[in-house]
Amino acid sequence: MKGPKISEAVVRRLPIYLRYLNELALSEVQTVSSQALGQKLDLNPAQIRKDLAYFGEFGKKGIGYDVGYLIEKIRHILKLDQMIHVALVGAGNLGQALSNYNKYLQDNMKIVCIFDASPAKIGTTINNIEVQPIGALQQVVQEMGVRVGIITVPASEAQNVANRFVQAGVEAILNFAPAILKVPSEVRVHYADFTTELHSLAYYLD
Amino acid sequence: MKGPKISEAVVRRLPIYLRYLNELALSEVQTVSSQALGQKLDLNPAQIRKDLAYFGEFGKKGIGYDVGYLIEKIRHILKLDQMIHVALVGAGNLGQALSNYNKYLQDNMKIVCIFDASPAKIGTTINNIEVQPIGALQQVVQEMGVRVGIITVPASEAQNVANRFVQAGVEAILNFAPAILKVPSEVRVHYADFTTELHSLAYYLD
DNA sequence: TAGATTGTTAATCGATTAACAATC
DNA sequence: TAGATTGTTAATCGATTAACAATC
Repeated sequence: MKGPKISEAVVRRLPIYLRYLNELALSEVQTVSSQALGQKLDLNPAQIRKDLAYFGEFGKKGIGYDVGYLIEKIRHILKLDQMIHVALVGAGNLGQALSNYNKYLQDNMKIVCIFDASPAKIGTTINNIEVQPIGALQQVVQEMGVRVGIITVPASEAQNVANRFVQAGVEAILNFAPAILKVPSEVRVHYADFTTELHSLAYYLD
Repeated sequence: MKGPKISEAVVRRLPIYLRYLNELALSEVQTVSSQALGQKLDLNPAQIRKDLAYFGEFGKKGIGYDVGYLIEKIRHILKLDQMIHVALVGAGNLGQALSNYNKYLQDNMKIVCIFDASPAKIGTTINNIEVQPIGALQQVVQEMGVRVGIITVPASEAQNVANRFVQAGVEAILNFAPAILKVPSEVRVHYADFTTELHSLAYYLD
Protein backbone atom coordinates (compact mmCIF):
# COMPACT_ATOMS: atom_id res chain seq x y z
CA MET A 1 0.00 0.00 0.00
CA LYS A 2 2.71 2.53 0.95
CA GLY A 3 5.34 2.28 -1.75
CA PRO A 4 8.05 -0.32 -2.32
CA LYS A 5 6.84 -3.68 -3.54
CA ILE A 6 7.57 -6.29 -0.93
CA SER A 7 9.23 -9.44 -2.20
CA GLU A 8 7.77 -12.85 -1.63
CA ALA A 9 10.88 -13.84 0.31
CA VAL A 10 10.19 -11.12 2.85
CA VAL A 11 6.54 -12.07 3.19
CA ARG A 12 7.47 -15.68 3.79
CA ARG A 13 9.72 -14.74 6.67
CA LEU A 14 7.18 -12.62 8.49
CA PRO A 15 5.14 -15.58 9.77
CA ILE A 16 8.35 -17.15 11.02
CA TYR A 17 9.17 -14.04 12.98
CA LEU A 18 5.63 -13.98 14.28
CA ARG A 19 5.75 -17.56 15.42
CA TYR A 20 8.88 -17.08 17.47
CA LEU A 21 7.73 -13.74 18.84
CA ASN A 22 4.61 -15.46 20.10
CA GLU A 23 6.80 -17.97 21.91
CA LEU A 24 8.77 -15.14 23.46
CA ALA A 25 5.58 -13.43 24.54
CA LEU A 26 4.46 -16.62 26.25
CA SER A 27 7.75 -16.66 28.14
CA GLU A 28 7.07 -13.02 29.01
CA VAL A 29 10.17 -11.78 27.25
CA GLN A 30 9.79 -8.02 26.79
CA THR A 31 12.35 -7.17 24.18
CA VAL A 32 14.36 -8.91 21.47
CA SER A 33 17.20 -7.81 19.18
CA SER A 34 17.64 -8.67 15.51
CA GLN A 35 20.77 -10.44 16.63
CA ALA A 36 18.86 -12.75 18.99
CA LEU A 37 16.14 -13.35 16.43
CA GLY A 38 18.69 -14.17 13.79
CA GLN A 39 20.45 -16.65 16.00
CA LYS A 40 17.25 -18.47 16.83
CA LEU A 41 15.85 -18.47 13.31
CA ASP A 42 19.09 -19.03 11.39
CA LEU A 43 18.83 -15.71 9.61
CA ASN A 44 21.12 -12.75 9.13
CA PRO A 45 20.25 -9.97 11.62
CA ALA A 46 20.64 -7.31 8.91
CA GLN A 47 18.07 -9.15 6.86
CA ILE A 48 15.61 -9.17 9.72
CA ARG A 49 16.05 -5.46 10.34
CA LYS A 50 15.63 -4.73 6.66
CA ASP A 51 12.54 -6.91 6.40
CA LEU A 52 10.88 -5.08 9.25
CA ALA A 53 12.02 -1.66 8.07
CA TYR A 54 10.00 -2.08 4.87
CA PHE A 55 6.92 -1.61 6.99
CA GLY A 56 7.97 0.97 9.53
CA GLU A 57 10.35 1.78 12.37
CA PHE A 58 9.40 -0.81 14.91
CA GLY A 59 12.58 -1.01 16.96
CA LYS A 60 14.46 1.22 19.37
CA LYS A 61 18.12 1.88 18.74
CA GLY A 62 20.26 0.45 21.48
CA ILE A 63 17.36 -1.62 22.80
CA GLY A 64 15.81 -3.83 20.14
CA TYR A 65 12.18 -4.63 19.43
CA ASP A 66 9.34 -4.71 21.93
CA VAL A 67 7.93 -8.21 21.57
CA GLY A 68 4.28 -7.35 22.07
CA TYR A 69 4.42 -4.32 19.82
CA LEU A 70 6.19 -6.21 17.04
CA ILE A 71 3.65 -9.04 17.21
CA GLU A 72 0.89 -6.50 16.82
CA LYS A 73 2.60 -4.88 13.85
CA ILE A 74 3.36 -8.13 12.02
CA ARG A 75 -0.15 -9.41 12.56
CA HIS A 76 -1.41 -6.21 11.03
CA ILE A 77 0.96 -6.44 8.07
CA LEU A 78 -0.11 -10.03 7.41
CA LYS A 79 -3.76 -9.02 7.79
CA LEU A 80 -4.02 -11.43 10.67
CA ASP A 81 -5.58 -8.84 12.94
CA GLN A 82 -8.93 -9.94 11.58
CA MET A 83 -10.47 -13.40 11.42
CA ILE A 84 -9.96 -14.95 8.00
CA HIS A 85 -12.30 -17.72 6.92
CA VAL A 86 -10.86 -20.67 5.04
CA ALA A 87 -12.56 -23.43 3.02
CA LEU A 88 -11.10 -26.87 2.47
CA VAL A 89 -11.94 -29.14 -0.44
CA GLY A 90 -11.02 -32.81 -0.15
CA ALA A 91 -11.94 -34.67 3.01
CA GLY A 92 -9.33 -37.40 2.55
CA ASN A 93 -6.58 -38.13 5.02
CA LEU A 94 -4.67 -34.97 4.37
CA GLY A 95 -7.77 -32.81 4.48
CA GLN A 96 -8.73 -34.33 7.80
CA ALA A 97 -5.25 -33.78 9.17
CA LEU A 98 -5.26 -30.14 8.13
CA SER A 99 -8.66 -29.45 9.60
CA ASN A 100 -7.17 -30.44 12.94
CA TYR A 101 -4.78 -27.54 12.64
CA ASN A 102 -7.47 -25.03 13.42
CA LYS A 103 -6.10 -24.80 16.92
CA TYR A 104 -2.66 -23.83 15.62
CA LEU A 105 -4.12 -21.16 13.39
CA GLN A 106 -5.15 -19.49 16.62
CA ASP A 107 -7.62 -16.69 16.34
CA ASN A 108 -6.29 -15.45 13.00
CA MET A 109 -7.69 -17.93 10.54
CA LYS A 110 -10.21 -20.71 10.72
CA ILE A 111 -11.32 -23.51 8.45
CA VAL A 112 -15.06 -22.94 8.44
CA CYS A 113 -16.28 -25.36 5.78
CA ILE A 114 -15.23 -28.61 4.15
CA PHE A 115 -16.29 -30.04 0.80
CA ASP A 116 -15.90 -33.36 -0.92
CA ALA A 117 -17.16 -35.03 -4.07
CA SER A 118 -17.65 -38.48 -2.60
CA PRO A 119 -21.20 -39.32 -1.43
CA ALA A 120 -19.64 -41.50 1.24
CA LYS A 121 -18.00 -38.46 2.80
CA ILE A 122 -20.81 -35.96 2.42
CA GLY A 123 -22.74 -35.52 5.63
CA THR A 124 -19.99 -36.89 7.84
CA THR A 125 -18.48 -34.57 10.40
CA ILE A 126 -14.83 -33.59 10.74
CA ASN A 127 -13.93 -31.49 13.74
CA ASN A 128 -17.54 -30.41 14.14
CA ILE A 129 -17.75 -29.34 10.51
CA GLU A 130 -20.17 -31.18 8.26
CA VAL A 131 -18.71 -32.22 4.91
CA GLN A 132 -20.76 -30.70 2.11
CA PRO A 133 -21.05 -31.56 -1.58
CA ILE A 134 -18.78 -29.66 -3.95
CA GLY A 135 -21.84 -28.30 -5.68
CA ALA A 136 -22.57 -26.23 -2.59
CA LEU A 137 -19.15 -24.59 -2.63
CA GLN A 138 -20.01 -21.34 -4.32
CA GLN A 139 -23.01 -20.59 -2.16
CA VAL A 140 -21.43 -21.60 1.15
CA VAL A 141 -18.18 -19.77 0.44
CA GLN A 142 -20.05 -16.59 -0.27
CA GLU A 143 -22.40 -16.93 2.68
CA MET A 144 -19.56 -17.59 5.10
CA GLY A 145 -17.25 -14.93 3.74
CA VAL A 146 -14.49 -17.37 2.87
CA ARG A 147 -11.41 -15.66 1.45
CA VAL A 148 -8.88 -18.50 1.30
CA GLY A 149 -9.25 -21.97 -0.18
CA ILE A 150 -7.27 -25.12 0.50
CA ILE A 151 -7.14 -27.88 -2.09
CA THR A 152 -6.44 -31.43 -0.94
CA VAL A 153 -8.01 -33.39 -3.79
CA PRO A 154 -6.22 -35.60 -6.34
CA ALA A 155 -4.21 -33.73 -8.99
CA SER A 156 -6.77 -34.54 -11.67
CA GLU A 157 -9.46 -32.61 -9.76
CA ALA A 158 -7.36 -29.69 -8.58
CA GLN A 159 -7.92 -27.32 -11.50
CA ASN A 160 -11.64 -27.92 -11.35
CA VAL A 161 -11.73 -27.06 -7.66
CA ALA A 162 -9.56 -24.00 -8.28
CA ASN A 163 -12.03 -22.82 -10.91
CA ARG A 164 -14.85 -23.13 -8.41
CA PHE A 165 -12.90 -21.20 -5.81
CA VAL A 166 -12.14 -18.43 -8.27
CA GLN A 167 -15.75 -18.33 -9.39
CA ALA A 168 -16.84 -18.02 -5.77
CA GLY A 169 -14.51 -15.07 -5.24
CA VAL A 170 -11.81 -16.66 -3.13
CA GLU A 171 -8.70 -14.45 -3.09
CA ALA A 172 -5.96 -16.95 -2.29
CA ILE A 173 -5.45 -20.69 -2.64
CA LEU A 174 -3.15 -23.14 -0.92
CA ASN A 175 -2.78 -26.14 -3.20
CA PHE A 176 -1.56 -29.46 -1.84
CA ALA A 177 -2.26 -31.32 -5.07
CA PRO A 178 0.71 -31.99 -7.37
CA ALA A 179 -0.51 -29.75 -10.18
CA ILE A 180 0.15 -26.22 -11.41
CA LEU A 181 -3.08 -24.21 -11.33
CA LYS A 182 -4.15 -21.65 -13.88
CA VAL A 183 -5.98 -18.82 -12.16
CA PRO A 184 -6.48 -15.10 -12.82
CA SER A 185 -3.51 -13.03 -11.74
CA GLU A 186 -5.43 -11.39 -8.91
CA VAL A 187 -5.77 -14.75 -7.18
CA ARG A 188 -2.70 -15.80 -5.24
CA VAL A 189 -1.71 -19.46 -5.31
CA HIS A 190 0.84 -21.12 -3.05
CA TYR A 191 1.93 -24.70 -3.46
CA ALA A 192 2.53 -27.20 -0.71
CA ASP A 193 3.37 -30.44 -2.43
CA PHE A 194 4.81 -33.05 -0.20
CA THR A 195 6.20 -35.28 -2.94
CA THR A 196 7.98 -32.40 -4.69
CA GLU A 197 9.48 -31.46 -1.36
CA LEU A 198 10.79 -34.97 -0.71
CA HIS A 199 12.12 -35.32 -4.23
CA SER A 200 14.15 -32.13 -3.98
CA LEU A 201 15.52 -33.29 -0.63
CA ALA A 202 16.89 -36.39 -2.32
CA TYR A 203 19.25 -34.20 -4.35
CA TYR A 204 21.16 -33.37 -1.20
CA LEU A 205 21.91 -36.96 -0.26
CA ASP A 206 25.54 -37.93 -0.60
CA MET B 1 30.13 -33.14 -8.36
CA LYS B 2 31.13 -31.53 -11.68
CA GLY B 3 31.69 -27.88 -10.90
CA PRO B 4 29.18 -25.04 -10.53
CA LYS B 5 27.20 -25.06 -7.29
CA ILE B 6 23.55 -25.57 -8.09
CA SER B 7 21.20 -23.16 -6.37
CA GLU B 8 18.34 -24.34 -4.24
CA ALA B 9 15.89 -22.64 -6.60
CA VAL B 10 17.08 -24.85 -9.44
CA VAL B 11 16.86 -28.01 -7.35
CA ARG B 12 13.32 -27.16 -6.32
CA ARG B 13 12.21 -26.87 -9.92
CA LEU B 14 13.63 -30.20 -11.02
CA PRO B 15 10.92 -32.31 -9.32
CA ILE B 16 8.31 -30.08 -10.96
CA TYR B 17 9.79 -30.75 -14.36
CA LEU B 18 9.93 -34.41 -13.53
CA ARG B 19 6.31 -34.54 -12.46
CA TYR B 20 5.05 -33.04 -15.70
CA LEU B 21 7.43 -35.08 -17.83
CA ASN B 22 5.99 -38.20 -16.23
CA GLU B 23 2.53 -37.04 -17.25
CA LEU B 24 3.75 -36.49 -20.79
CA ALA B 25 5.30 -39.95 -20.86
CA LEU B 26 2.00 -41.45 -19.79
CA SER B 27 0.35 -39.69 -22.71
CA GLU B 28 3.11 -41.08 -24.89
CA VAL B 29 4.40 -37.67 -25.88
CA GLN B 30 7.89 -38.14 -27.35
CA THR B 31 9.34 -34.69 -27.28
CA VAL B 32 8.81 -31.38 -25.48
CA SER B 33 10.30 -27.90 -25.92
CA SER B 34 11.31 -25.50 -23.15
CA GLN B 35 8.61 -23.26 -24.56
CA ALA B 36 5.89 -25.86 -24.01
CA LEU B 37 7.21 -26.76 -20.58
CA GLY B 38 7.30 -23.12 -19.59
CA GLN B 39 3.75 -22.56 -20.67
CA LYS B 40 2.47 -25.49 -18.69
CA LEU B 41 4.51 -24.81 -15.58
CA ASP B 42 4.32 -21.01 -15.56
CA LEU B 43 8.05 -20.64 -15.96
CA ASN B 44 10.32 -18.78 -18.33
CA PRO B 45 11.61 -21.11 -21.09
CA ALA B 46 15.10 -19.65 -20.82
CA GLN B 47 15.11 -20.52 -17.16
CA ILE B 48 14.18 -24.10 -17.90
CA ARG B 49 16.91 -24.46 -20.50
CA LYS B 50 19.42 -22.93 -18.13
CA ASP B 51 18.38 -25.18 -15.27
CA LEU B 52 18.83 -28.27 -17.38
CA ALA B 53 22.06 -27.05 -18.94
CA TYR B 54 23.71 -27.02 -15.51
CA PHE B 55 23.69 -30.79 -15.69
CA GLY B 56 24.39 -31.53 -19.34
CA GLU B 57 23.19 -31.09 -22.89
CA PHE B 58 19.92 -32.95 -22.79
CA GLY B 59 18.11 -31.35 -25.70
CA LYS B 60 18.39 -31.26 -29.46
CA LYS B 61 18.50 -27.89 -31.20
CA GLY B 62 15.47 -27.39 -33.39
CA ILE B 63 13.68 -30.32 -31.75
CA GLY B 64 13.46 -29.99 -27.97
CA TYR B 65 13.89 -32.60 -25.26
CA ASP B 66 13.17 -36.29 -25.54
CA VAL B 67 10.70 -36.93 -22.73
CA GLY B 68 11.92 -40.36 -21.72
CA TYR B 69 15.56 -39.37 -21.84
CA LEU B 70 14.99 -36.22 -19.81
CA ILE B 71 13.05 -38.15 -17.17
CA GLU B 72 15.96 -40.53 -16.86
CA LYS B 73 18.43 -37.68 -16.54
CA ILE B 74 16.45 -35.74 -13.94
CA ARG B 75 15.83 -38.86 -11.90
CA HIS B 76 19.54 -39.45 -11.89
CA ILE B 77 20.33 -35.86 -10.91
CA LEU B 78 17.85 -36.04 -8.03
CA LYS B 79 19.27 -39.42 -7.00
CA LEU B 80 15.86 -40.92 -7.58
CA ASP B 81 17.24 -43.70 -9.74
CA GLN B 82 17.68 -45.68 -6.55
CA MET B 83 15.16 -46.54 -3.86
CA ILE B 84 15.46 -44.15 -0.92
CA HIS B 85 14.14 -45.26 2.44
CA VAL B 86 12.28 -42.76 4.57
CA ALA B 87 11.32 -42.84 8.26
CA LEU B 88 8.39 -40.94 9.74
CA VAL B 89 8.09 -39.87 13.36
CA GLY B 90 4.67 -38.86 14.63
CA ALA B 91 1.72 -41.11 13.91
CA GLY B 92 -0.89 -38.38 14.35
CA ASN B 93 -3.31 -37.28 11.69
CA LEU B 94 -0.71 -35.67 9.52
CA GLY B 95 1.68 -38.57 9.83
CA GLN B 96 -1.05 -40.97 8.83
CA ALA B 97 -1.98 -38.81 5.87
CA LEU B 98 1.60 -38.66 4.67
CA SER B 99 2.15 -42.38 5.00
CA ASN B 100 -0.65 -42.78 2.47
CA TYR B 101 1.46 -40.90 -0.05
CA ASN B 102 3.74 -43.86 -0.56
CA LYS B 103 1.93 -44.59 -3.78
CA TYR B 104 2.67 -41.10 -5.12
CA LEU B 105 6.31 -41.43 -4.27
CA GLN B 106 6.35 -44.18 -6.87
CA ASP B 107 9.38 -46.40 -6.92
CA ASN B 108 11.81 -43.65 -5.92
CA MET B 109 11.21 -43.26 -2.23
CA LYS B 110 9.32 -45.20 0.36
CA ILE B 111 8.31 -44.64 3.95
CA VAL B 112 9.55 -47.83 5.53
CA CYS B 113 9.09 -47.21 9.24
CA ILE B 114 6.94 -45.13 11.56
CA PHE B 115 7.62 -44.10 15.15
CA ASP B 116 5.59 -42.52 17.88
CA ALA B 117 6.01 -41.74 21.57
CA SER B 118 2.48 -42.56 22.61
CA PRO B 119 1.91 -46.07 24.04
CA ALA B 120 -1.58 -45.95 22.55
CA LYS B 121 -0.12 -45.71 19.05
CA ILE B 122 2.75 -48.14 19.40
CA GLY B 123 1.93 -51.52 17.92
CA THR B 124 -0.90 -50.22 15.76
CA THR B 125 -0.52 -50.53 12.02
CA ILE B 126 -0.61 -47.74 9.45
CA ASN B 127 -0.53 -48.80 5.85
CA ASN B 128 0.94 -52.14 6.80
CA ILE B 129 3.67 -50.53 8.82
CA GLU B 130 3.75 -51.17 12.54
CA VAL B 131 4.24 -48.08 14.67
CA GLN B 132 7.33 -48.48 16.82
CA PRO B 133 8.50 -46.68 19.94
CA ILE B 134 10.80 -43.71 19.45
CA GLY B 135 13.44 -45.52 21.46
CA ALA B 136 13.78 -47.99 18.59
CA LEU B 137 14.51 -45.26 16.04
CA GLN B 138 18.26 -45.44 15.92
CA GLN B 139 18.43 -49.18 15.54
CA VAL B 140 15.63 -49.50 13.01
CA VAL B 141 16.83 -46.57 10.91
CA GLN B 142 20.26 -48.12 10.66
CA GLU B 143 19.00 -51.61 9.97
CA MET B 144 16.65 -50.45 7.24
CA GLY B 145 19.11 -48.05 5.65
CA VAL B 146 16.89 -45.01 6.14
CA ARG B 147 18.41 -41.84 4.68
CA VAL B 148 15.58 -39.33 5.01
CA GLY B 149 13.46 -38.50 8.04
CA ILE B 150 10.05 -36.86 8.26
CA ILE B 151 8.99 -35.09 11.44
CA THR B 152 5.29 -34.73 12.20
CA VAL B 153 5.37 -34.34 15.95
CA PRO B 154 4.42 -31.26 17.98
CA ALA B 155 6.88 -28.37 17.82
CA SER B 156 8.05 -29.02 21.36
CA GLU B 157 9.28 -32.49 20.35
CA ALA B 158 10.74 -31.66 16.96
CA GLN B 159 14.29 -30.85 18.01
CA ASN B 160 14.48 -33.99 20.08
CA VAL B 161 13.39 -36.11 17.11
CA ALA B 162 15.83 -34.27 14.85
CA ASN B 163 18.64 -35.08 17.26
CA ARG B 164 17.72 -38.74 17.13
CA PHE B 165 17.66 -38.69 13.35
CA VAL B 166 21.06 -37.03 13.19
CA GLN B 167 22.43 -39.50 15.70
CA ALA B 168 21.13 -42.36 13.60
CA GLY B 169 22.88 -41.00 10.51
CA VAL B 170 19.92 -39.65 8.55
CA GLU B 171 21.12 -37.29 5.80
CA ALA B 172 18.05 -35.14 5.22
CA ILE B 173 14.97 -34.13 7.18
CA LEU B 174 11.58 -32.84 6.14
CA ASN B 175 10.11 -31.02 9.11
CA PHE B 176 6.38 -30.37 9.33
CA ALA B 177 6.56 -29.04 12.88
CA PRO B 178 6.53 -25.27 13.34
CA ALA B 179 10.06 -25.04 14.70
CA ILE B 180 13.51 -24.20 13.34
CA LEU B 181 15.83 -27.16 13.83
CA LYS B 182 19.49 -26.99 14.77
CA VAL B 183 21.40 -29.73 13.00
CA PRO B 184 24.96 -30.21 11.75
CA SER B 185 25.54 -28.50 8.42
CA GLU B 186 25.91 -31.78 6.57
CA VAL B 187 22.29 -32.64 7.32
CA ARG B 188 19.81 -30.95 5.00
CA VAL B 189 16.55 -29.70 6.50
CA HIS B 190 13.50 -28.58 4.55
CA TYR B 191 10.47 -27.05 6.18
CA ALA B 192 6.86 -27.73 5.31
CA ASP B 193 4.83 -25.78 7.78
CA PHE B 194 1.21 -25.48 6.90
CA THR B 195 0.41 -22.62 9.29
CA THR B 196 3.35 -20.50 8.11
CA GLU B 197 2.17 -21.07 4.57
CA LEU B 198 -1.38 -19.96 5.32
CA HIS B 199 -0.20 -16.94 7.25
CA SER B 200 1.94 -15.70 4.40
CA LEU B 201 -0.99 -16.19 2.02
CA ALA B 202 -3.04 -13.82 4.14
CA TYR B 203 -0.68 -10.99 3.21
CA TYR B 204 -1.95 -11.11 -0.36
CA LEU B 205 -5.58 -10.62 0.54
CA ASP B 206 -6.95 -7.25 -0.53
C1' DT C 1 29.12 8.60 29.17
C1' DA C 2 29.83 3.84 27.13
C1' DG C 3 27.62 0.08 25.06
C1' DA C 4 24.17 -1.72 22.29
C1' DT C 5 21.36 -1.88 18.49
C1' DT C 6 18.54 0.15 15.07
C1' DG C 7 17.51 1.90 10.24
C1' DT C 8 19.59 2.56 5.97
C1' DT C 9 23.00 3.04 2.39
C1' DA C 10 26.33 0.86 -0.33
C1' DA C 11 28.53 -3.39 -1.81
C1' DT C 12 28.07 -7.93 -2.92
C1' DC C 13 26.13 -11.76 -4.44
C1' DG C 14 22.93 -14.53 -6.97
C1' DA C 15 19.01 -15.51 -9.90
C1' DT C 16 16.19 -14.47 -13.89
C1' DT C 17 15.52 -13.05 -18.48
C1' DA C 18 16.80 -11.58 -23.18
C1' DA C 19 19.21 -12.35 -27.11
C1' DC C 20 21.44 -14.95 -30.51
C1' DA C 21 24.81 -18.02 -32.78
C1' DA C 22 24.84 -22.86 -33.48
C1' DT C 23 22.50 -26.57 -35.38
C1' DC C 24 18.94 -30.14 -35.81
C1' DT D 1 16.73 -24.80 -47.38
C1' DA D 2 13.55 -22.69 -43.80
C1' DG D 3 11.84 -23.05 -39.28
C1' DA D 4 12.44 -24.30 -34.71
C1' DT D 5 14.77 -24.65 -30.64
C1' DT D 6 18.77 -25.47 -27.95
C1' DG D 7 22.86 -23.96 -25.04
C1' DT D 8 25.12 -20.02 -23.49
C1' DT D 9 26.60 -15.30 -22.97
C1' DA D 10 25.42 -10.83 -21.60
C1' DA D 11 22.13 -7.76 -19.43
C1' DT D 12 18.93 -7.07 -16.03
C1' DC D 13 16.89 -7.51 -12.01
C1' DG D 14 16.45 -8.57 -7.20
C1' DA D 15 17.89 -10.22 -2.71
C1' DT D 16 21.34 -10.60 0.88
C1' DT D 17 24.95 -8.88 3.61
C1' DA D 18 28.27 -5.50 5.43
C1' DA D 19 29.08 -1.30 7.34
C1' DC D 20 28.13 2.66 9.94
C1' DA D 21 25.95 7.03 11.49
C1' DA D 22 22.21 7.91 14.51
C1' DT D 23 20.51 7.34 18.92
C1' DC D 24 18.47 4.95 22.88
